[in-house]
Amino acid sequence: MSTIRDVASRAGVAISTVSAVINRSAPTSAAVVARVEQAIAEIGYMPQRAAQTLRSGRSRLIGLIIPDIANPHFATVARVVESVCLRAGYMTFIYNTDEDSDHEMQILKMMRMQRVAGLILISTRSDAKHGARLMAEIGVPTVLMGSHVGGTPFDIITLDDVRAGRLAMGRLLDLGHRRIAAMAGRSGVSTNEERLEGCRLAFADRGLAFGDVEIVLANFSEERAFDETRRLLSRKQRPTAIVSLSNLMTIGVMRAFVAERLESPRDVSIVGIDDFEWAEIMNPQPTTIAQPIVEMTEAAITRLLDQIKTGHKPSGRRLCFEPRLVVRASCGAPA
Amino acid sequence: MSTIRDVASRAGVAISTVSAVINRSAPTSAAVVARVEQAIAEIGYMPQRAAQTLRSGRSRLIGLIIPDIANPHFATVARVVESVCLRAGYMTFIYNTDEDSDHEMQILKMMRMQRVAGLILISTRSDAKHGARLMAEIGVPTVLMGSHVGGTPFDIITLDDVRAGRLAMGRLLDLGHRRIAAMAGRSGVSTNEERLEGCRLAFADRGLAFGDVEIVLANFSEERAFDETRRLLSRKQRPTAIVSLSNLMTIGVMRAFVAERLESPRDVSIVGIDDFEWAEIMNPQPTTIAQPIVEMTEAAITRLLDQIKTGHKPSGRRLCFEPRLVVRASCGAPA
DNA sequence: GTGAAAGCGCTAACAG
DNA sequence: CTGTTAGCGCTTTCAC
Repeated sequence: MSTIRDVASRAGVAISTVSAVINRSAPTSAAVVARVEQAIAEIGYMPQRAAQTLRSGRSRLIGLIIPDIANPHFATVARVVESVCLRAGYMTFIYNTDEDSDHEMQILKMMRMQRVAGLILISTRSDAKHGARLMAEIGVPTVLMGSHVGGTPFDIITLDDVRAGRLAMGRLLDLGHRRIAAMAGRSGVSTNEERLEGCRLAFADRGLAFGDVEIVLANFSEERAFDETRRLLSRKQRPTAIVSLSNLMTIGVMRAFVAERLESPRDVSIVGIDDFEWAEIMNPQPTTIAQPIVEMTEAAITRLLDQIKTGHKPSGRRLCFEPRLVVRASCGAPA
Repeated sequence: MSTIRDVASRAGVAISTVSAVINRSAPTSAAVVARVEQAIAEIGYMPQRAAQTLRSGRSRLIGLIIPDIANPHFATVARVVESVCLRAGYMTFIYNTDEDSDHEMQILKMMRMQRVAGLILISTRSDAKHGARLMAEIGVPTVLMGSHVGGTPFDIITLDDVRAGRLAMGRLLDLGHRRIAAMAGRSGVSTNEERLEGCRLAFADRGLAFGDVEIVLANFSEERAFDETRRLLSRKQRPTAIVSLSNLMTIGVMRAFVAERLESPRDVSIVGIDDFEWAEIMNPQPTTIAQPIVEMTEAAITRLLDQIKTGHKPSGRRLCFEPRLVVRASCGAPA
């Protein structure tokens, strides 16, 4: 593996000049740049990241912390982050919290060891205590996605989650459903709380009481949503509709329909927050609340790279994106 | 950020002793280990990876190169690789080739800059010319998954792809189909060639001629499979069944059924290689050939870590896993 | 633009 | 086990 010295001697220039050419960190004449670049190409030289990082204290590494890469929603996020980062000369570490905040902290620790230049974090909790732990562990520019975290100064990119819940529940109410169950995620995380709040507001909007809605916590997990839905559906007075607050849970709910041999929307309706790329070939084709994932992710990574480059403090502002109701086949009037 | 010197002075030991404790690279008494570990905890010390890497020449980094993380199949691979690596003290870079071999080479270059300790590579081509390019770019232990590459000495973990094709096509033939189309990936990659060969053998097994099968290349892409299927189905003499050689293409085919208002299996049957976790809620529930992804990935990462640790040369052997036919609703007798 | 030199934090080798 | 030392490859500074 060749070093910067090899390039310098081959190009007949000083080692510091090679560094200047590579990093555009000092003015260099076109002729010198050409000579150096040719030498680099001939030798096949590649700067050693570890040495650059050690010496400069800056790492060209971005950390992306998401709940689960096997969730298509976050896979999209990952694709966007990686490709934008790559164009900016950063590589990306992608790690999964599995919705576990201890795990989240461990990942943060690893990110610190790597001296990542910045983080995009979809956090597991929104409370200030968690925020304090985060602040103790994170020492680099960070953008929060999906949920906010109390006591942190970071920029936040989310859906308008209240509106998402309102749209979802509103759809069911407008179809005439009143005995509705909500498959919720986990308390203490804003994504969940705000979507639930939206559900409540949908009732209020129509002058209805929210009291009858059964809220089930499934930790955003498909498996738990499956189990909980089976439980709900095996009751004598089963709900006529279910609103699911995120995509994996929607799948769990739909699998429970199959297991219970219930047809949707005939026997039970379902509306889910988060859309599916493959909705066309799902059974039933689900009515969903879609979010502009790509735009949201681009906003997050743009802000992050900007903060890294300029060294500016985060604005601490929250940028909310608009959810959109996608009507498909899974919701009908109650039987 | 504290350094190893801070730990040493706090624990009242030599800097080299701290290093020995961290890396278990020299015998240390239990008492000293305890003192050092306490000091580490008190200060919140974390070794700086860049310095370790630079000095030792070894990086505790693994590269995983896959076609597309948004493909659930590879998302599973990524999850397994990351979690096994983490337990072994390695972090993972995950990058996507998008089935483009130039892109594959660029990623390899980045991996070299990072001095990754090893690679798991799902390559885009199997020819020896590509193998030569790979050998020029890769200087670290590597395990190939999914496809083999000529002219490389690496261990290989794959499905028994011939058998997978044989099972898939055999299923259709046994149901009586004769006018069958094969949605194939890309020529020049063993995954594709061997699965196709399996399709041929399924005919031969039954004393039938393969001639009538139309093979369509869709580059493993959902979008292209969708377009090609629409084209196939709009003919006067349309196929009665389609075999899809990988999962995203199966989805593309199924979406084309919806677009063409065709019902499966009534109007056309489909069998796909690669199973779906959410097959229950797909329409139709697809008959597939499943592969033991988790076991295959564990085998790959185990081999890789072993080669990294021992420094042994790869055996160059190919480990084939057994495919399994999963019968669901999407295949019936021809109309 | 050059050339020399310091030093980032760590590992590894060695003499005590 | 300690303490010292060299040096991984690079960036950065400084005098020229």
